[in-house]
Amino acid sequence: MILKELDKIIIKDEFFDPKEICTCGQVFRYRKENGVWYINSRDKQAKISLENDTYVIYGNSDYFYNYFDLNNDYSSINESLNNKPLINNALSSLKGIRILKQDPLETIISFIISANNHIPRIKGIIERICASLGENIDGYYTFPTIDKLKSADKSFFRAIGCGYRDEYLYNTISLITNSEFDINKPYSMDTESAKSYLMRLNGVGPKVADCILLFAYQKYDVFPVDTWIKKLYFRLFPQSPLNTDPKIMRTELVNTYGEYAGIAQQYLFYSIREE
DNA sequence: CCCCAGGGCCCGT
DNA sequence: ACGGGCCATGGG
Repeated sequence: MILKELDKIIIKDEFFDPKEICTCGQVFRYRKENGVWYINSRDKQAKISLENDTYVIYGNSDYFYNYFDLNNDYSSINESLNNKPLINNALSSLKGIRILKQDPLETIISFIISANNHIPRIKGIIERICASLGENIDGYYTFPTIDKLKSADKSFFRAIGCGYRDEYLYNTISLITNSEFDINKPYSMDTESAKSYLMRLNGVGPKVADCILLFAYQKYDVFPVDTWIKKLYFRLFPQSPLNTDPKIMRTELVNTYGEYAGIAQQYLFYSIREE
């Protein structure tokens, strides 16, 4: 049961769990406080509390109905993945994962920062970007607009702890603000074209591009391969322990898990990190 | 102290 | 096209 009202959404559905949605690695601006989940996107915040066995999402209900992809039928996606290898346990214990429809700019910036980095540190860096360049609304900071990001120079990103990614962010923001890159274009492109298009951005390689395609542009036929997924790969294909090429892994994993490979990847990423 | 993290860039072959 | 070295940072 999913009920959209004026200023809240009421959900009693096994395919929705704020903890799994927040902590499966797709998003970094969230926190849990006194049993309530807060998740931020752009300039908005959703507050999710459990009331009498029912989740209630407070916030802009039009925005968050779309953001949480509540129109999508995850029971049928779950079912279509059920006959795939190594995923059954994850599918039964992690039903509540959904792929968020995140803002492209925020996703691009966040996943450039994610490269070769730890999740807690990624969260901290993004928080500091918002605290410095975002706006304070009712006790939380918004994600900065592209104009605000443009006003920051390279040394700003270095100073808040981005490390060597300072240049990537600066160059990427320049490309977007110079209109050399249309941030809405990947929506209407096929997955492969959108991927090469995204990789024109400094700091966006194959893995980061896959994350952006999946988390911002609803391209589900991808499979972000990071250090965790490599462990999974060697369980799936123990006969080829010598293959360490991420490109080949990616292709085989997409072929194995099919049109919803990216969603399968999230179930698997979550479960393998829990071990 | 070393190792590692949701990797990508740059430079040689 | 490919492989290897390098890159800041902080937590374990």
